Amino acid sequence: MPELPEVETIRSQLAPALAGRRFVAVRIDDARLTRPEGPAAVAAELVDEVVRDVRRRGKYLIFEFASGRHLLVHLRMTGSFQHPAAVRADPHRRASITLDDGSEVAYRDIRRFGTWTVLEPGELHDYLAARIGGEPLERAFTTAAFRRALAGRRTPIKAALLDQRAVAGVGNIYADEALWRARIHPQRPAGELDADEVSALRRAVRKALELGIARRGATLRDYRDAGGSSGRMQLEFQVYGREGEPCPRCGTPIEKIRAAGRGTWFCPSCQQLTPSRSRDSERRTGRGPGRRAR
DNA sequence: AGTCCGACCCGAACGC
DNA sequence: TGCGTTCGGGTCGGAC
Repeated sequence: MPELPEVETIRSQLAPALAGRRFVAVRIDDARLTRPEGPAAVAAELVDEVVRDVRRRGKYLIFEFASGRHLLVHLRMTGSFQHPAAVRADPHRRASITLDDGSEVAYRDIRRFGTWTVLEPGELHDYLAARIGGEPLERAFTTAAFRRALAGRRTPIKAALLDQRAVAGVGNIYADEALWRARIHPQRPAGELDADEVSALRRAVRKALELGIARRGATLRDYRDAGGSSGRMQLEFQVYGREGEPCPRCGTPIEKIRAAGRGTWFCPSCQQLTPSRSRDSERRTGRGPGRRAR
């Protein structure tokens, strides 16, 4: 599922290929993509726009035009771009853009959750501010800022991580990976994390996302980058999808629960709900929380 | 105000 | 084999 690392991977491919290019033709075949606007109207609006840059905020891909307008694309579950696009028919292709160098940019989306939104000059900032919080890889994402975002919240930390207003770009996969790195139980109330835990979680979120970017995203089923390649991050997941397998840190079998309505994987030994020396899991294994090598 | 949950989709995996 | 059912995932809007 495209989360921040997957979107960033696509952005990094599209930006150099599209910067300076003009959209000479735009075709949108799925009304869901642009609603409530009509697909033909949105396609017409995009013709003749010249790309200044392709940016990213959270999980949004942002095509910035010389006119000052922006096209915001959210890939949701299964959206993806290809450039240069293959000629062969693709039943899941929902839109295509012809550039002034003759190449095609294709948008495909199996489940059709993705969205395209055109914003007029000056609208971008408020649009994003209403929906997402800070960028986790920027300097402004400090422990103090993260603490403020979590303060007073009784919702489980897993839910808070998935809430894009607390921190932008983290989805189900990287949330589990980050919580494991920080040794924090997914159901801990967000506002009850102490300063050291928030600091550890901040570092863990960054590490998980940076590793995801370095591996060019994670491909579980559908994700491909703009060149059609799979990511490699799925080969290095520590907990996500690994129910019953040994924790890479302490060997305790990974457990799967439901948290924030999502499948959630964690190590019951390294990530304890109520830190204590006499937990059942410790008595069973004779281990303290997470110190042993694999 | 904060939190929860269903709706939106569709392919894959599962159960019988 | 084939059919029906369940699941998952990000975000929004409505309900509590």
